Amino acid sequence: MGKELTSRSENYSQWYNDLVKKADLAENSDVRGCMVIKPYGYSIWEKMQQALDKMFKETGHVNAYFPLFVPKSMFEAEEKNAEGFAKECAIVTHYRLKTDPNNKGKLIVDPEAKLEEELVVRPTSEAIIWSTYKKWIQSYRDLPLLINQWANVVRWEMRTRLFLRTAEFLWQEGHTAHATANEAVKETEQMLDVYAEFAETFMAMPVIKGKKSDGERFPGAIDTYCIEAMMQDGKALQAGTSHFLGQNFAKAFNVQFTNKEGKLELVWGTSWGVSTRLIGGLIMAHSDDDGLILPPKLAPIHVVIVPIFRSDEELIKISTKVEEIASSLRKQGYSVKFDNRDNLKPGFKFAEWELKGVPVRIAIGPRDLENRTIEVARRDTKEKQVMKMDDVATAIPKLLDDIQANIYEKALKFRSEKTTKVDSYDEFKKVLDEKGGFVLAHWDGTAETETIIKEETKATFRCIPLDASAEAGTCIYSGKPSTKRVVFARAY
RNA sequence: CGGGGCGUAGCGUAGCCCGGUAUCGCGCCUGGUUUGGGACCAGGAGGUCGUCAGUUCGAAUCUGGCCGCCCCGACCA
Repeated sequence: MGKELTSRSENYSQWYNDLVKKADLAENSDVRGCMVIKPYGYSIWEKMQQALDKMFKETGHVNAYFPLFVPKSMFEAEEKNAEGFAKECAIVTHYRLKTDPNNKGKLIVDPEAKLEEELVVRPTSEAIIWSTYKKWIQSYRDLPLLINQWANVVRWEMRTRLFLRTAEFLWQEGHTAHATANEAVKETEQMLDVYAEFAETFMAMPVIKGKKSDGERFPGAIDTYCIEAMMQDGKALQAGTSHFLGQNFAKAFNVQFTNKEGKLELVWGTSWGVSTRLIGGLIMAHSDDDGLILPPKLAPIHVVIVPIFRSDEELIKISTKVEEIASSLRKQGYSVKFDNRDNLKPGFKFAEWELKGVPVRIAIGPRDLENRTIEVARRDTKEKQVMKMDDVATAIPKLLDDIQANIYEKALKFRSEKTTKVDSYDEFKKVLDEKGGFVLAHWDGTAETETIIKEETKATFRCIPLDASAEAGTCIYSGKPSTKRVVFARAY
């Protein structure tokens, strides 16, 4: 029947898909390529939003909102960007329907209502935002302009996968303008750090900060930085990007400012974003065959309390106690769910909340009332312990911190075990096929080599790690000299 | 857009080869017994078999068109 998940080792993709659906996170919509994020899944996104938004504000950013539609001429102004996204754009060509004269009750697109200029549904908002910035920026005193937008974007993907790739997705995109290149570069790096910190401290997901190759760079950027995470099947997931745009968009949209010396200069730009894809990453980084494992810092429910009772009187007695416990935890800012449904057995509830990844479960029965104890189970290790009721208020917060730290450590350990240094192409292929994970190798830095390696091994260049130490070597493919090891992996 | 597969109740399916008005499980509703790791019994509701056409006395089943979905490629955060 429906509750058993496919095992991870059997078929990772199917396990992932099953899990997303059975844990009530999201489902495929009837609309082509689109996804419905269900309340439980969306509440994880809200948690992420809250944490990220706070970090953005702390680094001086403010939120704004720009239109969904981008006139085609505006879209094509920055050539590389337009070209890069051209193949996956949805376009509005008409603004009206009318009843079909030949087919009662049906509607057709009114040919009379053709737009003079087509509107592109934003795949990203650089174009519309920079055309607006032009109006906002005159003087160096208007800079830096540090704006973030929470929005949806549309990229017409051929093949979709819940959270990881859908035709429409939710994200945040930061767009900043600066007076100097140096300041913009600093901003790009700062936001990459923000993402890395978010991934590690909130998602408990270790990431490698790095720089993309020419081939994988954001269209229109000078440099693209990224954070790369490893999923439990050893594949890489690009979890966030931060771009140094140079003056490309300033040129395209003619965004200039008067500097202190009274001279006109083009501004320098950055953009950076993370999306609901992070939810996919969160799932694939931690969860097991019993379901989701959520880090306490992002779990919509921290503690679920399951009463064990035989009669209504028993339930009432237990409920009184539960309310005490729940309120003492809620006072400390934790979200507590009392699962007092009377049509389900405790065992069923245990399994269900495990599937949904609630970090801590408390069970209270008549036995506990007598002894003034509770049974506490942690989701990550599935360990159970009986503790004194009086200790709950102090023990649970500690336990949650423990879980947060533990799943990070576990993911970190997994990543280091699955990261391999290789020095020859044969070894490279062997590791990819037999072990998977990240492969650290010397690469000559050329697009040709990158493409051939991708074609032959399906592994893509992920990034040049920012903390890579200088090390003389030779490219595993071409034998040409190289100064650093870079990361290759099969990826999502 | 190429290659493969599928479309039957809210979900998962059997039936299709060999035509006779649809099977089973889960879920749902009612009543009862249960409840410390995915309960059980009894009764009940729920289906234009993706869609349109054709063949036929008769189509879930055969034929053709269309629509949609999934998997593998190409594309991608």
